Amino acid sequence: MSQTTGARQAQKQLSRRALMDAALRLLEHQSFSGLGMREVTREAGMSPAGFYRHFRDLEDLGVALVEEAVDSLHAMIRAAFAEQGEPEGLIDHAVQVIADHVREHRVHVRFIARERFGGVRRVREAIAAELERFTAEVAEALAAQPVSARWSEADLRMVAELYVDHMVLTAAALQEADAESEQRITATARRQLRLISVGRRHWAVG
Amino acid sequence: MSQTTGARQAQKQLSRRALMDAALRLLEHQSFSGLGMREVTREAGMSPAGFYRHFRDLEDLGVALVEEAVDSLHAMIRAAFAEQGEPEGLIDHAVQVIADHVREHRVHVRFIARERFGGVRRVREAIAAELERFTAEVAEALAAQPVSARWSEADLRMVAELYVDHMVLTAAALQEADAESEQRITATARRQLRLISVGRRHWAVG
DNA sequence: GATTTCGGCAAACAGTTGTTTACTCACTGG
DNA sequence: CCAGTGAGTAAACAACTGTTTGCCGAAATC
Repeated sequence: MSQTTGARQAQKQLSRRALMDAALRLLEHQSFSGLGMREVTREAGMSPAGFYRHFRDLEDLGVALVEEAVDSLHAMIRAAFAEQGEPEGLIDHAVQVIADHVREHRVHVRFIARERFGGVRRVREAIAAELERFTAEVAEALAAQPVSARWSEADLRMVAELYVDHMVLTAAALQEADAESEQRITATARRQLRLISVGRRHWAVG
Repeated sequence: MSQTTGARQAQKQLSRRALMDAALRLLEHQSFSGLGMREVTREAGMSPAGFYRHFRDLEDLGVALVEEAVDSLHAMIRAAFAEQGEPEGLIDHAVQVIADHVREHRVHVRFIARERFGGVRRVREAIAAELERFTAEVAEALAAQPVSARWSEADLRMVAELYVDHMVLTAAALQEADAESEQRITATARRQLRLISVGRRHWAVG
Protein backbone atom coordinates (compact mmCIF):
# COMPACT_ATOMS: atom_id res chain seq x y z
CA MET A 1 0.00 0.00 0.00
CA SER A 2 1.38 3.39 -0.97
CA GLN A 3 0.21 5.41 1.98
CA THR A 4 1.96 8.75 2.24
CA THR A 5 0.64 9.40 5.70
CA GLY A 6 -2.47 9.07 7.82
CA ALA A 7 -5.07 11.79 7.94
CA ARG A 8 -4.70 13.01 4.36
CA GLN A 9 -5.16 9.58 2.75
CA ALA A 10 -7.93 8.67 5.14
CA GLN A 11 -10.01 11.72 4.24
CA LYS A 12 -9.41 11.08 0.57
CA GLN A 13 -10.71 7.54 0.75
CA LEU A 14 -13.70 8.80 2.67
CA SER A 15 -14.56 11.09 -0.22
CA ARG A 16 -13.99 8.26 -2.65
CA ARG A 17 -16.47 6.15 -0.73
CA ALA A 18 -18.94 9.03 -0.72
CA LEU A 19 -18.78 9.14 -4.51
CA MET A 20 -19.24 5.41 -4.90
CA ASP A 21 -22.11 5.34 -2.44
CA ALA A 22 -23.75 8.25 -4.21
CA ALA A 23 -23.47 6.40 -7.51
CA LEU A 24 -24.95 3.23 -6.00
CA ARG A 25 -27.82 5.25 -4.59
CA LEU A 26 -28.55 6.79 -7.99
CA LEU A 27 -28.25 3.43 -9.73
CA GLU A 28 -31.35 2.20 -7.94
CA HIS A 29 -33.48 4.13 -10.40
CA GLN A 30 -31.42 4.17 -13.59
CA SER A 31 -28.70 2.30 -15.42
CA PHE A 32 -25.06 3.15 -15.41
CA SER A 33 -25.00 4.43 -18.97
CA GLY A 34 -27.56 7.06 -17.98
CA LEU A 35 -25.54 8.30 -15.05
CA GLY A 36 -24.11 11.80 -15.10
CA MET A 37 -21.00 12.77 -13.23
CA ARG A 38 -22.38 16.12 -12.11
CA GLU A 39 -25.33 14.13 -10.81
CA VAL A 40 -22.98 11.88 -8.85
CA THR A 41 -20.94 14.69 -7.32
CA ARG A 42 -24.11 16.56 -6.41
CA GLU A 43 -25.50 13.48 -4.66
CA ALA A 44 -22.18 13.03 -2.86
CA GLY A 45 -22.14 16.66 -1.75
CA MET A 46 -18.99 17.46 -3.64
CA SER A 47 -18.09 19.94 -6.35
CA PRO A 48 -17.94 18.64 -9.94
CA ALA A 49 -14.22 19.29 -10.29
CA GLY A 50 -13.45 17.27 -7.19
CA PHE A 51 -14.48 14.11 -8.98
CA TYR A 52 -11.32 14.12 -11.08
CA ARG A 53 -9.16 13.80 -7.96
CA HIS A 54 -10.52 10.26 -7.60
CA PHE A 55 -11.47 8.91 -11.02
CA ARG A 56 -10.49 9.68 -14.58
CA ASP A 57 -13.99 8.89 -15.82
CA LEU A 58 -17.36 7.66 -14.72
CA GLU A 59 -16.43 4.32 -16.28
CA ASP A 60 -13.50 4.12 -13.89
CA LEU A 61 -15.89 4.47 -11.01
CA GLY A 62 -18.04 1.76 -12.57
CA VAL A 63 -15.17 -0.70 -12.69
CA ALA A 64 -14.36 0.07 -9.06
CA LEU A 65 -17.97 -0.70 -8.18
CA VAL A 66 -17.79 -4.04 -9.99
CA GLU A 67 -14.73 -5.13 -8.05
CA GLU A 68 -16.31 -4.14 -4.77
CA ALA A 69 -19.59 -5.87 -5.55
CA VAL A 70 -17.96 -9.10 -6.67
CA ASP A 71 -15.66 -9.18 -3.68
CA SER A 72 -18.64 -9.50 -1.40
CA LEU A 73 -20.09 -12.14 -3.74
CA HIS A 74 -16.92 -14.20 -3.45
CA ALA A 75 -17.14 -14.10 0.30
CA MET A 76 -20.67 -15.36 -0.01
CA ILE A 77 -19.98 -18.34 -2.26
CA ARG A 78 -17.24 -19.50 0.05
CA ALA A 79 -19.71 -19.41 2.91
CA ALA A 80 -22.22 -21.39 0.86
CA PHE A 81 -19.74 -24.15 0.08
CA ALA A 82 -18.05 -24.16 3.48
CA GLU A 83 -20.87 -25.94 5.27
CA GLN A 84 -20.49 -29.55 4.18
CA GLY A 85 -23.19 -32.10 4.81
CA GLU A 86 -25.84 -34.08 2.99
CA PRO A 87 -26.64 -32.54 -0.44
CA GLU A 88 -30.22 -31.65 0.47
CA GLY A 89 -29.12 -29.52 3.40
CA LEU A 90 -26.47 -27.91 1.24
CA ILE A 91 -29.10 -26.61 -1.19
CA ASP A 92 -31.25 -25.12 1.54
CA HIS A 93 -28.21 -23.56 3.07
CA ALA A 94 -26.97 -22.09 -0.22
CA VAL A 95 -30.31 -20.47 -1.00
CA GLN A 96 -30.45 -19.07 2.50
CA VAL A 97 -26.97 -17.60 2.10
CA ILE A 98 -28.01 -15.95 -1.16
CA ALA A 99 -31.15 -14.46 0.39
CA ASP A 100 -29.15 -13.10 3.31
CA HIS A 101 -26.55 -11.70 1.00
CA VAL A 102 -29.14 -9.87 -1.10
CA ARG A 103 -30.75 -8.40 1.98
CA GLU A 104 -27.40 -7.09 3.16
CA HIS A 105 -25.94 -5.97 -0.17
CA ARG A 106 -29.02 -5.08 -2.17
CA VAL A 107 -27.43 -2.17 -4.04
CA HIS A 108 -24.42 -4.19 -5.12
CA VAL A 109 -26.57 -7.07 -6.32
CA ARG A 110 -28.81 -4.70 -8.23
CA PHE A 111 -25.77 -3.13 -9.85
CA ILE A 112 -24.36 -6.45 -11.03
CA ALA A 113 -27.71 -7.72 -12.29
CA ARG A 114 -28.44 -4.47 -14.10
CA GLU A 115 -25.07 -3.99 -15.73
CA ARG A 116 -24.22 -7.59 -16.57
CA PHE A 117 -25.77 -7.00 -19.98
CA GLY A 118 -25.85 -3.22 -19.66
CA GLY A 119 -24.85 -0.57 -22.11
CA VAL A 120 -21.33 0.26 -20.94
CA ARG A 121 -18.69 -1.97 -22.45
CA ARG A 122 -15.94 -1.66 -19.84
CA VAL A 123 -18.32 -2.33 -16.97
CA ARG A 124 -19.93 -5.25 -18.78
CA GLU A 125 -16.56 -6.80 -19.50
CA ALA A 126 -15.37 -6.28 -15.94
CA ILE A 127 -18.43 -8.15 -14.68
CA ALA A 128 -17.93 -10.93 -17.22
CA ALA A 129 -14.30 -11.34 -16.15
CA GLU A 130 -15.22 -11.54 -12.46
CA LEU A 131 -18.05 -13.99 -13.06
CA GLU A 132 -15.59 -16.09 -15.04
CA ARG A 133 -13.20 -16.30 -12.07
CA PHE A 134 -16.23 -17.09 -10.03
CA THR A 135 -17.34 -19.94 -12.30
CA ALA A 136 -13.85 -21.44 -12.21
CA GLU A 137 -13.99 -21.44 -8.43
CA VAL A 138 -17.34 -23.21 -8.42
CA ALA A 139 -16.10 -25.79 -10.93
CA GLU A 140 -13.18 -26.55 -8.63
CA ALA A 141 -15.49 -26.97 -5.67
CA LEU A 142 -17.70 -29.30 -7.68
CA ALA A 143 -14.75 -31.48 -8.64
CA ALA A 144 -14.20 -32.18 -4.95
CA GLN A 145 -17.72 -33.53 -4.49
CA PRO A 146 -18.15 -37.32 -4.69
CA VAL A 147 -21.18 -36.98 -7.02
CA SER A 148 -19.00 -35.62 -9.80
CA ALA A 149 -15.92 -37.70 -9.06
CA ARG A 150 -15.14 -38.91 -12.57
CA TRP A 151 -16.59 -36.01 -14.55
CA SER A 152 -14.72 -34.35 -17.39
CA GLU A 153 -13.47 -30.78 -16.98
CA ALA A 154 -15.87 -29.60 -19.67
CA ASP A 155 -18.89 -31.08 -17.90
CA LEU A 156 -17.81 -29.61 -14.58
CA ARG A 157 -17.63 -26.18 -16.19
CA MET A 158 -20.99 -26.66 -17.82
CA VAL A 159 -22.63 -27.37 -14.47
CA ALA A 160 -20.69 -24.58 -12.80
CA GLU A 161 -22.00 -22.11 -15.38
CA LEU A 162 -25.51 -23.38 -14.81
CA TYR A 163 -25.13 -22.84 -11.07
CA VAL A 164 -23.57 -19.39 -11.34
CA ASP A 165 -26.18 -18.17 -13.81
CA HIS A 166 -28.91 -19.56 -11.63
CA MET A 167 -27.45 -17.88 -8.57
CA VAL A 168 -27.11 -14.49 -10.23
CA LEU A 169 -30.63 -14.75 -11.61
CA THR A 170 -32.06 -15.73 -8.25
CA ALA A 171 -30.22 -12.88 -6.59
CA ALA A 172 -31.50 -10.50 -9.26
CA ALA A 173 -35.07 -11.65 -8.67
CA LEU A 174 -34.75 -11.38 -4.90
CA GLN A 175 -33.24 -7.91 -5.10
CA GLU A 176 -36.42 -6.44 -6.55
CA ALA A 177 -38.88 -8.53 -4.53
CA ASP A 178 -40.89 -7.65 -1.44
CA ALA A 179 -41.00 -9.85 1.66
CA GLU A 180 -43.79 -12.13 0.50
CA SER A 181 -42.39 -12.69 -3.00
CA GLU A 182 -39.13 -13.67 -1.35
CA GLN A 183 -40.70 -16.86 -0.02
CA ARG A 184 -41.97 -17.86 -3.44
CA ILE A 185 -38.66 -17.11 -5.15
CA THR A 186 -36.49 -19.00 -2.68
CA ALA A 187 -38.87 -21.97 -2.72
CA THR A 188 -38.69 -22.14 -6.52
CA ALA A 189 -34.92 -21.73 -6.49
CA ARG A 190 -34.57 -24.65 -4.07
CA ARG A 191 -36.68 -26.94 -6.24
CA GLN A 192 -34.75 -25.94 -9.35
CA LEU A 193 -31.46 -26.68 -7.65
CA ARG A 194 -32.86 -30.00 -6.55
CA LEU A 195 -33.86 -30.80 -10.13
CA ILE A 196 -30.35 -30.03 -11.30
CA SER A 197 -29.00 -32.12 -8.45
CA VAL A 198 -31.09 -35.09 -9.60
CA GLY A 199 -29.78 -34.57 -13.10
CA ARG A 200 -26.22 -34.63 -11.83
CA ARG A 201 -26.77 -37.87 -9.93
CA HIS A 202 -28.04 -39.62 -13.04
CA TRP A 203 -25.70 -38.00 -15.54
CA ALA A 204 -24.08 -40.51 -17.88
CA VAL A 205 -20.46 -39.60 -17.27
CA GLY A 206 -17.98 -40.13 -20.06
CA MET B 1 -58.11 -1.06 -37.15
CA SER B 2 -58.87 2.65 -37.14
CA GLN B 3 -57.41 3.62 -40.49
CA THR B 4 -58.66 6.99 -41.63
CA THR B 5 -57.25 6.59 -45.10
CA GLY B 6 -54.29 5.27 -46.99
CA ALA B 7 -51.33 7.44 -47.77
CA ARG B 8 -51.47 9.63 -44.66
CA GLN B 9 -51.52 6.78 -42.15
CA ALA B 10 -48.98 4.80 -44.13
CA GLN B 11 -46.44 7.61 -44.06
CA LYS B 12 -47.04 8.11 -40.36
CA GLN B 13 -46.31 4.50 -39.52
CA LEU B 14 -43.22 4.71 -41.66
CA SER B 15 -41.94 7.55 -39.50
CA ARG B 16 -42.87 5.62 -36.39
CA ARG B 17 -40.79 2.71 -37.61
CA ALA B 18 -37.92 5.07 -38.36
CA LEU B 19 -37.99 6.27 -34.75
CA MET B 20 -38.07 2.76 -33.34
CA ASP B 21 -35.29 1.58 -35.63
CA ALA B 22 -33.20 4.60 -34.72
CA ALA B 23 -33.67 3.79 -31.04
CA LEU B 24 -32.71 0.16 -31.58
CA ARG B 25 -29.61 1.26 -33.44
CA LEU B 26 -28.58 3.55 -30.59
CA LEU B 27 -29.33 0.89 -28.00
CA GLU B 28 -26.50 -1.24 -29.32
CA HIS B 29 -24.04 0.94 -27.47
CA GLN B 30 -25.99 2.19 -24.45
CA SER B 31 -28.91 1.34 -22.21
CA PHE B 32 -32.39 2.67 -22.50
CA SER B 33 -32.16 4.90 -19.46
CA GLY B 34 -29.28 6.72 -21.09
CA LEU B 35 -31.15 7.38 -24.29
CA GLY B 36 -32.06 10.94 -25.22
CA MET B 37 -35.03 11.80 -27.35
CA ARG B 38 -33.21 14.47 -29.33
CA GLU B 39 -30.63 11.78 -29.98
CA VAL B 40 -33.31 9.46 -31.29
CA THR B 41 -34.96 12.01 -33.55
CA ARG B 42 -31.57 13.06 -34.89
CA GLU B 43 -30.70 9.46 -35.70
CA ALA B 44 -34.08 9.02 -37.36
CA GLY B 45 -33.62 12.18 -39.43
CA MET B 46 -36.58 13.94 -37.89
CA SER B 47 -37.03 17.17 -36.01
CA PRO B 48 -37.27 16.91 -32.20
CA ALA B 49 -40.84 18.18 -32.03
CA GLY B 50 -42.01 15.55 -34.49
CA PHE B 51 -41.41 12.86 -31.90
CA TYR B 52 -44.50 13.90 -29.96
CA ARG B 53 -46.75 13.04 -32.90
CA HIS B 54 -45.91 9.39 -32.23
CA PHE B 55 -45.10 8.91 -28.55
CA ARG B 56 -45.88 10.75 -25.35
CA ASP B 57 -42.34 10.12 -24.09
CA LEU B 58 -39.33 7.89 -24.57
CA GLU B 59 -40.73 5.32 -22.15
CA ASP B 60 -43.72 4.90 -24.44
CA LEU B 61 -41.36 4.07 -27.26
CA GLY B 62 -39.59 1.62 -24.96
CA VAL B 63 -42.79 -0.27 -24.21
CA ALA B 64 -43.58 -0.42 -27.92
CA LEU B 65 -40.15 -1.95 -28.49
CA VAL B 66 -40.76 -4.57 -25.82
CA GLU B 67 -44.00 -5.69 -27.43
CA GLU B 68 -42.37 -5.90 -30.82
CA ALA B 69 -39.36 -7.83 -29.53
CA VAL B 70 -41.42 -10.33 -27.57
CA ASP B 71 -43.78 -10.91 -30.47
CA SER B 72 -40.92 -12.30 -32.50
CA LEU B 73 -39.83 -14.36 -29.47
CA HIS B 74 -43.27 -15.90 -29.23
CA ALA B 75 -43.13 -16.92 -32.85
CA MET B 76 -39.81 -18.55 -32.12
CA ILE B 77 -40.87 -20.63 -29.14
CA ARG B 78 -43.83 -21.97 -31.07
CA ALA B 79 -41.45 -23.09 -33.78
CA ALA B 80 -39.21 -24.74 -31.21
CA PHE B 81 -42.05 -26.75 -29.72
CA ALA B 82 -43.80 -27.50 -33.00
CA GLU B 83 -41.30 -30.13 -34.14
CA GLN B 84 -42.17 -33.18 -32.05
CA GLY B 85 -39.90 -36.19 -31.90
CA GLU B 86 -37.53 -37.96 -29.55
CA PRO B 87 -36.43 -35.64 -26.68
CA GLU B 88 -32.77 -35.56 -27.74
CA GLY B 89 -33.62 -34.20 -31.17
CA LEU B 90 -35.94 -31.67 -29.61
CA ILE B 91 -33.11 -30.14 -27.60
CA ASP B 92 -30.81 -29.83 -30.59
CA HIS B 93 -33.63 -28.32 -32.57
CA ALA B 94 -34.58 -25.82 -29.86
CA VAL B 95 -31.01 -24.56 -29.49
CA GLN B 96 -30.75 -24.24 -33.25
CA VAL B 97 -33.96 -22.22 -33.37
CA ILE B 98 -32.61 -19.89 -30.69
CA ALA B 99 -29.33 -19.38 -32.52
CA ASP B 100 -31.16 -18.63 -35.76
CA HIS B 101 -33.48 -16.25 -33.99
CA VAL B 102 -30.60 -14.33 -32.45
CA ARG B 103 -28.86 -14.03 -35.79
CA GLU B 104 -32.00 -12.62 -37.36
CA HIS B 105 -33.21 -10.40 -34.52
CA ARG B 106 -29.97 -9.44 -32.79
CA VAL B 107 -31.09 -5.92 -31.86
CA HIS B 108 -34.33 -7.08 -30.31
CA VAL B 109 -32.61 -9.79 -28.30
CA ARG B 110 -30.01 -7.34 -27.09
CA PHE B 111 -32.73 -4.93 -26.04
CA ILE B 112 -34.60 -7.55 -24.02
CA ALA B 113 -31.45 -8.90 -22.37
CA ARG B 114 -30.21 -5.42 -21.53
CA GLU B 115 -33.43 -4.00 -20.17
CA ARG B 116 -34.78 -7.06 -18.38
CA PHE B 117 -33.09 -5.77 -15.23
CA GLY B 118 -32.47 -2.29 -16.62
CA GLY B 119 -32.99 1.08 -15.03
CA VAL B 120 -36.38 2.05 -16.45
CA ARG B 121 -39.28 0.76 -14.44
CA ARG B 122 -42.00 0.73 -17.07
CA VAL B 123 -39.82 -1.07 -19.59
CA ARG B 124 -38.62 -3.57 -17.01
CA GLU B 125 -42.17 -4.32 -15.93
CA ALA B 126 -43.34 -4.67 -19.52
CA ILE B 127 -40.63 -7.25 -20.14
CA ALA B 128 -41.48 -9.10 -16.93
CA ALA B 129 -45.15 -9.25 -17.91
CA GLU B 130 -44.36 -10.60 -21.36
CA LEU B 131 -41.91 -13.19 -20.04
CA GLU B 132 -44.59 -14.25 -17.59
CA ARG B 133 -47.07 -14.92 -20.43
CA PHE B 134 -44.23 -16.72 -22.09
CA THR B 135 -43.50 -18.94 -19.09
CA ALA B 136 -47.17 -19.87 -18.83
CA GLU B 137 -47.13 -20.96 -22.45
CA VAL B 138 -44.07 -23.14 -21.88
CA ALA B 139 -45.62 -24.68 -18.76
CA GLU B 140 -48.66 -25.62 -20.80
CA ALA B 141 -46.53 -27.20 -23.49
CA LEU B 142 -44.63 -29.18 -20.85
CA ALA B 143 -47.84 -30.52 -19.38
CA ALA B 144 -48.59 -32.16 -22.72
CA GLN B 145 -45.32 -34.09 -22.70
CA PRO B 146 -45.44 -37.68 -21.45
CA VAL B 147 -42.36 -37.16 -19.22
CA SER B 148 -44.25 -34.74 -16.99
CA ALA B 149 -47.62 -36.47 -17.17
CA ARG B 150 -48.49 -36.51 -13.48
CA TRP B 151 -46.56 -33.41 -12.37
CA SER B 152 -48.12 -30.76 -10.17
CA GLU B 153 -48.82 -27.30 -11.60
CA ALA B 154 -46.21 -25.79 -9.31
CA ASP B 155 -43.49 -28.13 -10.53
CA LEU B 156 -44.42 -27.52 -14.15
CA ARG B 157 -44.06 -23.79 -13.59
CA MET B 158 -40.77 -24.30 -11.80
CA VAL B 159 -39.33 -26.14 -14.79
CA ALA B 160 -40.87 -23.68 -17.23
CA GLU B 161 -39.15 -20.80 -15.42
CA LEU B 162 -35.87 -22.69 -15.55
CA TYR B 163 -36.27 -23.18 -19.28
CA VAL B 164 -37.29 -19.61 -20.04
CA ASP B 165 -34.48 -18.14 -17.96
CA HIS B 166 -32.03 -20.48 -19.62
CA MET B 167 -33.29 -19.54 -23.04
CA VAL B 168 -33.09 -15.80 -22.42
CA LEU B 169 -29.61 -16.18 -20.95
CA THR B 170 -28.42 -18.27 -23.87
CA ALA B 171 -29.85 -15.76 -26.31
CA ALA B 172 -28.17 -12.94 -24.39
CA ALA B 173 -24.82 -14.72 -24.55
CA LEU B 174 -25.18 -15.49 -28.26
CA GLN B 175 -26.16 -11.93 -29.08
CA GLU B 176 -22.78 -10.59 -28.04
CA ALA B 177 -20.69 -13.51 -29.33
CA ASP B 178 -18.64 -13.86 -32.49
CA ALA B 179 -18.91 -16.83 -34.84
CA GLU B 180 -16.47 -19.08 -33.01
CA SER B 181 -17.88 -18.40 -29.54
CA GLU B 182 -21.28 -19.31 -30.91
CA GLN B 183 -20.22 -22.96 -31.24
CA ARG B 184 -19.04 -23.12 -27.65
CA ILE B 185 -22.17 -21.44 -26.30
CA THR B 186 -24.64 -23.59 -28.17
CA ALA B 187 -22.73 -26.75 -27.25
CA THR B 188 -22.84 -25.81 -23.56
CA ALA B 189 -26.51 -24.88 -23.79
CA ARG B 190 -27.33 -28.27 -25.29
CA ARG B 191 -25.54 -30.15 -22.50
CA GLN B 192 -27.23 -28.03 -19.86
CA LEU B 193 -30.64 -28.72 -21.34
CA ARG B 194 -29.75 -32.41 -21.43
CA LEU B 195 -28.83 -32.31 -17.75
CA ILE B 196 -32.16 -30.71 -16.91
CA SER B 197 -33.85 -33.29 -19.09
CA VAL B 198 -32.20 -36.08 -17.10
CA GLY B 199 -33.35 -34.41 -13.92
CA ARG B 200 -36.91 -34.30 -15.19
CA ARG B 201 -36.88 -37.99 -16.08
CA HIS B 202 -35.81 -38.98 -12.57
CA TRP B 203 -37.85 -36.39 -10.68
CA ALA B 204 -39.76 -37.86 -7.76
CA VAL B 205 -43.22 -36.63 -8.72
CA GLY B 206 -45.77 -35.93 -5.98
C1' DG C 1 8.77 27.24 11.42
C1' DA C 2 9.09 27.60 6.43
C1' DT C 3 7.85 25.16 2.17
C1' DT C 4 5.81 21.96 -0.69
C1' DT C 5 1.93 18.90 -1.69
C1' DC C 6 -2.67 18.18 -2.94
C1' DG C 7 -7.91 17.47 -1.99
C1' DG C 8 -11.62 20.36 -2.81
C1' DC C 9 -14.05 24.62 -4.59
C1' DA C 10 -16.11 28.47 -7.48
C1' DA C 11 -16.49 30.11 -11.96
C1' DA C 12 -16.58 29.93 -16.67
C1' DC C 13 -16.72 27.25 -21.27
C1' DA C 14 -19.33 25.63 -25.24
C1' DG C 15 -22.82 22.01 -26.09
C1' DT C 16 -26.69 19.50 -25.22
C1' DT C 17 -31.06 18.36 -23.12
C1' DG C 18 -36.72 18.09 -23.19
C1' DT C 19 -40.62 20.84 -24.32
C1' DT C 20 -43.53 24.52 -26.33
C1' DT C 21 -44.74 27.77 -29.77
C1' DA C 22 -46.36 29.23 -34.21
C1' DC C 23 -45.86 27.88 -38.69
C1' DT C 24 -46.18 25.25 -43.30
C1' DC C 25 -48.36 22.45 -46.71
C1' DA C 26 -49.69 17.79 -48.56
C1' DC C 27 -53.42 14.98 -47.98
C1' DT C 28 -58.23 14.21 -46.60
C1' DG C 29 -63.57 14.16 -46.63
C1' DG C 30 -67.39 16.40 -48.49
C1' DC D 1 -62.61 22.39 -55.78
C1' DC D 2 -62.31 23.84 -51.22
C1' DA D 3 -62.17 23.89 -46.13
C1' DG D 4 -60.00 21.24 -42.54
C1' DT D 5 -56.96 17.92 -40.55
C1' DG D 6 -52.58 16.70 -38.89
C1' DA D 7 -47.53 15.13 -39.73
C1' DG D 8 -43.47 17.52 -39.65
C1' DT D 9 -40.54 21.92 -39.05
C1' DA D 10 -37.67 25.86 -37.27
C1' DA D 11 -36.79 28.68 -33.49
C1' DA D 12 -36.63 29.77 -28.88
C1' DC D 13 -36.67 28.49 -23.70
C1' DA D 14 -34.27 27.60 -19.35
C1' DA D 15 -31.85 23.97 -17.42
C1' DC D 16 -28.40 20.91 -17.57
C1' DT D 17 -24.05 18.38 -19.26
C1' DG D 18 -18.48 17.24 -18.88
C1' DT D 19 -14.20 19.56 -18.46
C1' DT D 20 -10.65 23.20 -17.51
C1' DT D 21 -8.76 27.01 -14.99
C1' DG D 22 -6.91 29.34 -11.00
C1' DC D 23 -7.20 29.47 -6.30
C1' DC D 24 -7.53 28.32 -1.17
C1' DG D 25 -6.09 26.16 2.99
C1' DA D 26 -4.97 22.21 5.66
C1' DA D 27 -1.88 18.44 6.02
C1' DA D 28 2.75 16.65 5.06
C1' DT D 29 7.75 17.18 4.51
C1' DC D 30 12.06 19.14 5.56
